Amino acid sequence: MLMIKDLIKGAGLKATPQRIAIYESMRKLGHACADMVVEDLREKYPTLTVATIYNVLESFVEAGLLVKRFSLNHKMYFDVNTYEHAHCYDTVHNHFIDIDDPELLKLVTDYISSKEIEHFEVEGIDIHITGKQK
Amino acid sequence: MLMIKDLIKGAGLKATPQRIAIYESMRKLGHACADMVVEDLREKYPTLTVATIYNVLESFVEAGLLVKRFSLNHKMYFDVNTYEHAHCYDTVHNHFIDIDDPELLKLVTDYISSKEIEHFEVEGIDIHITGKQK
DNA sequence: ATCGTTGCAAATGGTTTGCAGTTTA
DNA sequence: TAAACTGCAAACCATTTGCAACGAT
Repeated sequence: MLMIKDLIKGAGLKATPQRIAIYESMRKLGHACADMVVEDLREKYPTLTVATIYNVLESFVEAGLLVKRFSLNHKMYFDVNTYEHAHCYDTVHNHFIDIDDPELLKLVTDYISSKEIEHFEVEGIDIHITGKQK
Repeated sequence: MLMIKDLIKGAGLKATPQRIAIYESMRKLGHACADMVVEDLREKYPTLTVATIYNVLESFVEAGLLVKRFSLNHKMYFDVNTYEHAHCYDTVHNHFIDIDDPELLKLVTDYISSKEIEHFEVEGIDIHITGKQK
């Protein structure tokens, strides 16, 4: 059984109750921005402010526990799934959906590496499908 | 010979000197955010402010003359190339490079449409390769 | 002449920072 | 106990808005 406390400590961070709660919240939400986490934890931690949430989320990103994603509504989203994967982005609800399709990723990665883009060192490939959920 | 004035009028907008200058600037810059345009036009139009630049760029987007792109440095970028194409994004200089490769686009589009993502109506596919220019 | 546009300043909203007090390891 | 963390308020910065003066058609 996975202990979130140990996950956080293993990343070199102190496992405060707030951090544990924020990580649990992210697990539940999947993709979320700071205010969604504040909202989600308001009852349990009424003193938690956006400032702290941002600090914690950022430290999680640095520790490799989360990944940042840019959304079209001017907010920074965080993703609990840190492995490379594609996304659908619902432009109506500003909501991400994971596409766990290694084949798609491989298709693009292979194509890119076969082409060898001039004067550019590839670090990551981001496939972002915009549309509407129905 | 293409007249920028006519391009703007053709889009249903008044061809003011500022708009012509802003569009010319975008042509030169390729991908730019508001403050880059202000900077580029400071000498010729010292009274041009970011507010106007934003208004003009936004009206160009609505008119289909430009397209928005989200960058990793919290700024909105605008792209003069309105057709669908992939991008490299230099994470060091926050700079976009076009990848004009219809084959890559087709590869992904075909794959996506063959898979038929559940409960999702695809509107656009955005391929964003992050890395460093060398 | 009319309606859209510019310019300026002030407002907005997401994100960051400074710092005092608190907690984890 | 030391170093890291939280909470609060204030700062920051990209973007937007309101409105009076102005200019393109």
